[in-house]
Amino acid sequence: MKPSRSVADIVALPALEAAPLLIGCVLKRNTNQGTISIKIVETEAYHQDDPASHTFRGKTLRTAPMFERGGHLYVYFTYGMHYCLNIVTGNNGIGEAVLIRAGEPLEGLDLIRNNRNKSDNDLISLTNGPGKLAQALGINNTKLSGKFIGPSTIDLLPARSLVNHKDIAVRPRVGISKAIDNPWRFYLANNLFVSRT
DNA sequence: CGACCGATTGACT
DNA sequence: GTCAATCGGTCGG
Repeated sequence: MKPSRSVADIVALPALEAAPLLIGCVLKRNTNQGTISIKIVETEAYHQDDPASHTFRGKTLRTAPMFERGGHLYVYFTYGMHYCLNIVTGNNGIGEAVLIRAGEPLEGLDLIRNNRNKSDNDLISLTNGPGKLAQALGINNTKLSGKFIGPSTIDLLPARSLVNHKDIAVRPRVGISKAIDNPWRFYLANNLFVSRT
């Protein structure tokens, strides 16, 4: 059986290669109240040569974390009200990252509900979009942007079970107006928590 | 400094 | 299905 790659190996890859390999990996956040764990089920790759990327026009104060080496976090604020979480990948000096678009709660459901200000039994809408997933993790500012993955920020753990390459769908990205045909969105086919389009 | 717009979401027809 | 909310980043003048 082919051994699965370590998280360190994955984030060292270019975004386009790392994005599908991050499917199945687990985001973990430790809080005073307890632990939140979410399995990644949808990602998108962004790169400095890509007109849809924040880094296309060069490094700025906001996008500087994307130019750090793989394993840094990039958090940005958009539409005046939402935050989105990225895992930076690749080498120092290259502006690229993987947007975490959706996930499946594994641990800390009550904390997630609280972060999302929801109390009903609708599990899907807790984490089936990039803004929702970030909010579920308790991200309500950009303070984590530029930090490195880890237990004191947001940790990234290997997939708990092997993800079959055949179960990953490859499609054009969502919500962009440039380079709309590039199939750089990856998601776990048939997973209920994938974002609606 | 003003204008435009966005890697979205939730409410509503 | 449509559309408003809401504001920081970025760029042109």
